[in-house]
Amino acid sequence: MAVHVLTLMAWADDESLKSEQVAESVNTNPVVIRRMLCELAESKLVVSQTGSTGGSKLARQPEQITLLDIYQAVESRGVFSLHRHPPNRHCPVGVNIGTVLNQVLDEVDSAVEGVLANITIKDVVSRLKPCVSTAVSKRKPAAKQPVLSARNY
Amino acid sequence: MAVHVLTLMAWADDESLKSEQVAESVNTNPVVIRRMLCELAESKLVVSQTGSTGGSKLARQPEQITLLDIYQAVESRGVFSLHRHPPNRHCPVGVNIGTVLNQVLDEVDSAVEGVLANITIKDVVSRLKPCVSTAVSKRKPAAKQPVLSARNY
DNA sequence: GACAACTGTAACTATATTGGTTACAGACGA
DNA sequence: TCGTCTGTAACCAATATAGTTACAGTTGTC
Repeated sequence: MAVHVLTLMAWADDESLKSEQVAESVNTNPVVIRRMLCELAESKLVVSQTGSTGGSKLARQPEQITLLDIYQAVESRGVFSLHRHPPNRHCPVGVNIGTVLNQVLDEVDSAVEGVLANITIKDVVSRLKPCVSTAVSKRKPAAKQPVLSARNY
Repeated sequence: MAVHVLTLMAWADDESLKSEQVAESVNTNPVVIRRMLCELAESKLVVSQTGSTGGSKLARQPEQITLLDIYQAVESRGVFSLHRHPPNRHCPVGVNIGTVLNQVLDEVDSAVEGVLANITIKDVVSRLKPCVSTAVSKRKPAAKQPVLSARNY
């Protein structure tokens, strides 16, 4: 969802978007979007403005925002985690398996981060464009649509 | 938990373990263990036997079981997933973001699988041994403990 | 200055997933 | 045939995430 949101904002260039517009594209509630935007703003990926002409837009160029930035902004845990309750401390395996598994989890997390660090929002937009031109309109093949006006929905 | 279970069995060599013994090391309920063992048995990683002298043990040598085998046996999904409800089909971003994100998720999953495929249960046991010898006993530095007898608990 | 349209945020509800528990049928060795 | 296991169903509990309602605070506009 977070990648979707930032992709929308890149698509909208420097125009700022309201949480309700974003929510319509993501197909969820505006509050869910605003919650996420707060997290993204804390990580300096978007800037938001309150008030009647408020809204949010990217804080940096799309090529300067990686999926790793987004992942770290909205996810607090790695992809795997250990037993929810600690194993038996009186078993030689149980007492030490966590140490070994944490090494493995670190390796996994590094691999994931390596992939995400090499993909930017600009890349996502680039990969999106061919889909859009074939999927949406044969009438205006090269024209960017007014993506987010409320009339579209 | 699954890695813990198979590590225990590797530690126990060819001795077959009862679900209750395993549950004690993992610190959970024997039924949770049996459920997991059924999944592992379907993937031919363990063999179990019913009856009064029953129990489970590894179906292959520890060096022939990778963490990827285990992951695929017990996890049905990749590490990330898409929006729980599909985005707006009338938005050019919403309608196609899933396609692009699925490519990314495939890249991430491949990276994770690459890491897991290169670690075997034997590796885990090897990494465990130094911990055990320092952590458990200075009396019997090189001796493997009777890990799983009920008396240990 | 009053109003309308936003964001930020709290509090609550809904849903899904996972783990834990109880119970019991069936397998199997002694 | 009895005791001790596994396999499995059914249910409960805990957790995490998404969705909802409500409202205070901000800001441009008239």
